[in-house]
Amino acid sequence: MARTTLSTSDERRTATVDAAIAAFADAGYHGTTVADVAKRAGISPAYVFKLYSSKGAVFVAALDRCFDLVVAALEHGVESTVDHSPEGVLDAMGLAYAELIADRDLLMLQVHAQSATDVAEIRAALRRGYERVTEFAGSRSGATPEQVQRFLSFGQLCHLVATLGIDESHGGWERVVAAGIRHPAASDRP
Amino acid sequence: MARTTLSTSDERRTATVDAAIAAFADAGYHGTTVADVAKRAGISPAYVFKLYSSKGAVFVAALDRCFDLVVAALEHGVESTVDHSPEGVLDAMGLAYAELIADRDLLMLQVHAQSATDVAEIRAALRRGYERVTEFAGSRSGATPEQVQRFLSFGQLCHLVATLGIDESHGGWERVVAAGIRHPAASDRP
DNA sequence: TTCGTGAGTGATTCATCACTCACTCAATTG
DNA sequence: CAATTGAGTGAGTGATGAATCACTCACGAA
Repeated sequence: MARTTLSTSDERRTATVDAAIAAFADAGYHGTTVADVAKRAGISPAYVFKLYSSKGAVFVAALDRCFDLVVAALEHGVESTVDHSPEGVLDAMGLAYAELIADRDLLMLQVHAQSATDVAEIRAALRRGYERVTEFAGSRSGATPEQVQRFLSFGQLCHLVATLGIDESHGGWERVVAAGIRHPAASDRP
Repeated sequence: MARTTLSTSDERRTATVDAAIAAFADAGYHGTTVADVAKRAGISPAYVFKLYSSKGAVFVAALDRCFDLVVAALEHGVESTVDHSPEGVLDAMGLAYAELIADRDLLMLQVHAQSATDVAEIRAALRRGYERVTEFAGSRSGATPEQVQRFLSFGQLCHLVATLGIDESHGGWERVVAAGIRHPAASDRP
């Protein structure tokens, strides 16, 4: 069990996924090299290909993990709900999601995934992810389809606000777009 | 090569922008080469760089034109409004926008622009575009900031629906996400 | 007819990137 | 100890892509 230098491949794999989330969040799928990912993970590019079959597979692993975290956050939101009406549960989920994406990486990864749907495996992973979120939000809140749709819609608005780099502190049109949305970059822990 | 009749550089420029919209809509900024754009425009890659200073400048020109068309569509929506209440005007704008993005290219270009905000000039162009849309929707409808925000939010949901490639005709979770949104791919033009 | 200018390109440069392979070294097992 | 396995990498390779440049050709004016 001596792990001074060597590590297990599973440990490296999760480290690689963490690195991939950060790297792909920065520059998207086509704008990121596996050398970027490898550097952040502290391993060589060659070893990334030992752990994953292709660059696309790395991205998919990162995206899957991203949606794992999203669903977990929603779950956490449900558990902390006091008002158990559908609206109350959706609000709690929204709050939990807002907290999760405070670090911006998980949010940008979703944005970039939407822009990489020309890669079939990524499109499939993205659909899986939104399927999970939609099913979870619907079944655990008991809300109507319209309410769930509005919930998702507001999430998408958050993504726009983050990519534009605006928040409530702006005036004029930016305030209209970003009203009620705390900018992810502003780091104040709740 | 095929020596066609000479044309003015302005004509080539608009042809290049049209080609750029289609090309970038397919594979995004980093996933598209200027050779792709040139091929669609029927000119050589070298000439694209005579017309525009860089690949980024081509994308920005395409994005600017995209928002020109969006604002023009909203304007057209306003003009065809019968119910002149804020809600009525916003609804008319939404319908006009839905018609505009029926061809999917203008929609995907916006999605890909959101994913290319690491390029400063593209981020600036995107902000300019959403500024125009937000100001226009707000001032011409007289709606509250909240109503305008919801209008934008629904637009973003349309983008998600298009990238996921789903529409109302699906069942289950897809129907929840896409309710009320006609899929852009379904091409039924009169 | 000659000149000047603008349209348009082929060939090239220089960098980057996804992916491969032969290899080393550390640890476990018998 | 010898043998085997698994972690990990350096050094490539072939392909591609952004950008440049020297050039040709069309055409209108003098």
